[in-house]
Amino acid sequence: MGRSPCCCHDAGVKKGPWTEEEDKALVEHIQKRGGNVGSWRGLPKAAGLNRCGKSCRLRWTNYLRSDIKRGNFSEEEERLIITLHASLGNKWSTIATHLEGRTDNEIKNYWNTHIRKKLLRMGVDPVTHQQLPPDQTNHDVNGAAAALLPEALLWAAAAVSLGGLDTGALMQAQVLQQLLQAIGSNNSTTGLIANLAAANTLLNSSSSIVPNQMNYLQTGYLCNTSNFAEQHVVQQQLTNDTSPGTSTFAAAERADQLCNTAASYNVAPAGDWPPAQEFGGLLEPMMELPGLCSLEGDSFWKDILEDSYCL
DNA sequence: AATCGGAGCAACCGCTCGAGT
DNA sequence: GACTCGAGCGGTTGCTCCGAT
Repeated sequence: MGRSPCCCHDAGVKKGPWTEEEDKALVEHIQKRGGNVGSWRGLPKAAGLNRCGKSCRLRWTNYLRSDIKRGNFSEEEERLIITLHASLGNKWSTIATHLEGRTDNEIKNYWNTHIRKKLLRMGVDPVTHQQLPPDQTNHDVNGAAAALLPEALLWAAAAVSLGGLDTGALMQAQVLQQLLQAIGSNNSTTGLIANLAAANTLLNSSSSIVPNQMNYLQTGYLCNTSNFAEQHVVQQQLTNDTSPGTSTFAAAERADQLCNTAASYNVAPAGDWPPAQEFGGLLEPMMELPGLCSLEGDSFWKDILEDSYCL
């Protein structure tokens, strides 16, 4: 013989928002038992509540428990959720076990109302964490993002330059050129994506010789990596490879800021971008970096940058 | 001041899985 | 082994709040 049916379908069982009295009765009952709930099914009767056991469990686990953290999600928590979601999918309860004081329901709501939209704005599929195809990407024109990207690239280039040009310089230049062509291109979005894809291919084929700083272009720039969740890992790698106070770090950090800001905007098709700032004007603040010689003195870099910029 | 629409969130619904009979 | 139920989980709904018009 099986068990008796659940109370959830009983007529007269109260539904809807909980009152203060009900909350109090539930908390007092559970505290009286030393936090040991026992059977949720039998709880409502024992606690004097006209509620379904299921409803009581939900109210307790999602709202009344003392260890629940309140308030906004921190950046760190948001990052963790994205990373975990990339590997676990919609396993909200499993994700919740990695965030102290957060419930699965809260994380699920936060994902659906904040993170999901944010990823879509950035052209990232929130389900697969892959870059969305061009025709599904949000193409709202946003001049601010366009204005930031060239400068971000130059700062990133400065970081690369300061990190050393001994090996893979040619490869770096090619990648950079692809990226700058992507930005400067007056073609359709398809052209932009094609250029970025070419840059990606170069990066992927040259991981052994291109310095970590070069990954930077890939990680922050337009969120063009195949997996969004991996980006912060590489960014941290970059941060670990440099120290605060060094010129490389300063350049990389500036590029980071700009890329992050740009990535938070909707990226417009290249044809809609406003005229770019003068190359010289962008280059000027980088000349202040101690130890930077390549961008200024090395015509190799300067030529590439200028040529690409004029495309 | 009133109305409308969107965002955020608490709560419900329905399904799955494991355990009891 | 078959059946039934409880607990837990993810998806969805509907209420409330708030800003825009």
